[in-house]
Amino acid sequence: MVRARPIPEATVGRLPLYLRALVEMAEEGGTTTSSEGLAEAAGVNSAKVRKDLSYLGSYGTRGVGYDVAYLIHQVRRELGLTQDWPVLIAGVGNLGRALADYRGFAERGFRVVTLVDADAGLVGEVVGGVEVRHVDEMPALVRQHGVAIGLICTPAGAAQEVADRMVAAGIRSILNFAPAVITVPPEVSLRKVDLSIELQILGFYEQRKAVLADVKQGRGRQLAEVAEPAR
Amino acid sequence: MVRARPIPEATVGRLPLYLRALVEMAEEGGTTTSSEGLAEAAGVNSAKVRKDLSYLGSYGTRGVGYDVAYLIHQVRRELGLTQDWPVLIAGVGNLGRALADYRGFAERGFRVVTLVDADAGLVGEVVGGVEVRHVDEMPALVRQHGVAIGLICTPAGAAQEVADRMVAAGIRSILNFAPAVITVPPEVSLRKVDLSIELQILGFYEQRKAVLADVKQGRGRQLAEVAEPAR
DNA sequence: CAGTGTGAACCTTTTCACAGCA
DNA sequence: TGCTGTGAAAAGGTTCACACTG
Repeated sequence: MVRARPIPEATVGRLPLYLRALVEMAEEGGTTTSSEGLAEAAGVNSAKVRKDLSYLGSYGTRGVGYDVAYLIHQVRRELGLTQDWPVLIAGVGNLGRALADYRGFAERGFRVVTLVDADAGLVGEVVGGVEVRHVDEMPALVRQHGVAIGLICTPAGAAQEVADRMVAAGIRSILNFAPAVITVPPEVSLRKVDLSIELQILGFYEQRKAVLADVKQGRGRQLAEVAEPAR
Repeated sequence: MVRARPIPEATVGRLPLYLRALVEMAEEGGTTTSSEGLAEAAGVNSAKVRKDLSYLGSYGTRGVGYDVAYLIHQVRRELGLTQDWPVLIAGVGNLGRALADYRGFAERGFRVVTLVDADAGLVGEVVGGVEVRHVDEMPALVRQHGVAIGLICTPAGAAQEVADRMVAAGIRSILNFAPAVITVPPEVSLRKVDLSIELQILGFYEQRKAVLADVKQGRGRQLAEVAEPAR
């Protein structure tokens, strides 16, 4: 029986950070690094780096550190970046266009091979070197290009339907940029990026700062008003 | 002494989801909801909803549920969305343009009031109804518009310098879209959105699926190769 | 002897399960 | 009676600190 090693989700989320930092090091001619050095370059702490990397295996050398090129290879392999991933983008609005053109995807092996939209007026237009096709053609396009990952860049109202069509067409990983909750069968991976959520979180802390500043100046507005009793 | 209630970060991150779900309910004429109903609409489970909302206060009615309009108000207030936040975008490339035009920001009170770029050739162009200005003018623009939040949409190489300029100009909350680690003083809030990281995480799980499928078919390639000893 | 790899302690978050209230 | 609000338990993630090794 094969034991699948349980790499924690949190670790998986940081591997791309390490990879980016390592690639930068390699480009600047670095050949080895310590957990300390990698931690700084990736914006985390060194204990986390060591623990995370230990889930992949024992790739460091005690007293020395990690070999940059070798570690790049291991992280790439773990993330599945030794192969190209054909990507489909549904929804050719502002965001879809920006993503179709985004260099960062191609650099990491994610090739945008198809764009689809429900608007027949957009069909035929070329964006980022790829021709826009009608969403009805999705099944054929997915088969033809071997699409593995679909990005949803449609308005919120269309997101669920597009997701359903993606699943029906055989796509098993979806990244949703539309501000809507969508559901997919359990065998399909789903992640989301909500641009305005991050902004709202910043707003929360920004407001908190303003309130705290007020309190310090003896004006205990908001917080006092809503403060809970001692528990 | 004013006791600042400690709302967990994880909860803060979900408040925008609840808010979006609640606003949708209100638009469809809903007046009350249960933790169960809100959970489904927000894509989480009901225990989480109840615990999260309990950090804000006791806004539900036992045996009944939550009043949608009232809860919207409370969540908005908590997130600081009862006021407008003037936003500056640095870097008018594909992504900067898409964000300058993004309806989802304006809908939630985040108004893009200024665009800046280092390329003098872009200065004067109007994007999303706002004129592009030169990055050197940032301090004056921040003062003039009362900018609270800055978005970095520059290439990775320029991100740290732009962040430094934002801080110097008085911006205290930064959302970084550039694929680079940047550092800011502790009093400045910093969050990041890395578009390609989510894709890489999907790649990881997609690969994992392929490997598991192979194993089931008796071809134990990758996993067996790298599996760790029993501990 | 510098720096990895890792148990153990600690902290945060999630989930459970039910008392308590409208 | 039905659903909230919340202690308590469980799970997950982070940090500490040091044994171990090249």
